[in-house]
Amino acid sequence: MDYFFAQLEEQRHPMVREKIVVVCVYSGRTKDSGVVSTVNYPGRAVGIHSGMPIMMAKKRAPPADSLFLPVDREYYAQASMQLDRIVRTVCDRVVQASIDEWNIEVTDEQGAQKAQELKDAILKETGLRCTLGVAPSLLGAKMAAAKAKPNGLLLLIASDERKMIDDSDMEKVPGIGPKTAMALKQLGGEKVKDLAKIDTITLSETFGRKAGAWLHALGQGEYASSLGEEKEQEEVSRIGTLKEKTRDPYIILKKLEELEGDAREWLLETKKAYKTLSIIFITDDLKAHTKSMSFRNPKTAHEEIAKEKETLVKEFLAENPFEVRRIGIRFGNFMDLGGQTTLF
DNA sequence: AATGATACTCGGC
DNA sequence: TTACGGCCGAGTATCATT
Repeated sequence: MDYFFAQLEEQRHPMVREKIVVVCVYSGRTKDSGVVSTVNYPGRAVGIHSGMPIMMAKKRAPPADSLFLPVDREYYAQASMQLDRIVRTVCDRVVQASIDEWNIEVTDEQGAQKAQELKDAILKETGLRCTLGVAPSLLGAKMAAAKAKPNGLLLLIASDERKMIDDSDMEKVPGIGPKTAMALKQLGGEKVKDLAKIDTITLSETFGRKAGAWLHALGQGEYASSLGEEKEQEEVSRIGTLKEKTRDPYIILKKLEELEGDAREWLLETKKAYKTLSIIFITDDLKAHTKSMSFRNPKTAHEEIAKEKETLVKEFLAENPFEVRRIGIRFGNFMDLGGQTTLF
């Protein structure tokens, strides 16, 4: 979907079509502290982008022509579910990749027609615009879509797919972010085609076995063709920002309580028991730290974990000198409870 | 030595 | 001048068990 959250907000506030719409994650620390989640194209034109501090975005947006709105995840999730139904009505082999992305497998002959059909169905039924990429590989399709944005449709045959990928900057490759791109640059890997000049051993040593092998294959023009299977969620976490930085375990545990309640609801709804509890600390220098513990027997959403939380928080504070800015809780290592109530 | 579990970091989006 | 969220999975080092 094109600038999904902001597009949905444009739809809810029809007067703002040509205005800058900035969907923000307000942290509550101070009035405008937080970051930009999504911005529409007029906003991008003035240099606003995801992850930018809200204050910085406000400096770039003329107040009369812009609308700053808080994220409404529930609403976006509802829209996502509606889109998922449409996608699955039109196509058979579908894997939802995120709240606003779907990976779809079609036969060679179907590609062009299905893509247009889907784009039309989505516009007709939801009024939303999206971009589709169609290519022999999933990687090629994703990059084609990125290129054709917004409101586009790009079809590539194998030779054009190869050319596009080879000539792409490393950072344009899905899965390669600024950190990896920077490290590759050091090795002379600015574009995908440069990867062929980097020794596969060097790639593995620098990026690890798996990523190294993947990068090597990428340089050889080998792109995974299969879509894979839809995977179950493996963890759930809730993280929030403290009003002020602190080292007071009471304040930290208090905030954790609220976050835990929310994460617990998810466990309840999905009927999951978990074996691993983690506490996430983001310190004043914006670095993340975790402390976790696992239980021999899985715990349900109902079970008390006050003692365990306290232990982890106090351990962290004892081991680290930093002040805590944000705090989070994470449940993982799930065991499915299904319809089961008791064992006997 | 092999295998599996755990704790934690990285970093993409 | 600075400003700064909330997720998730991948990967890996290390520990425990056999």
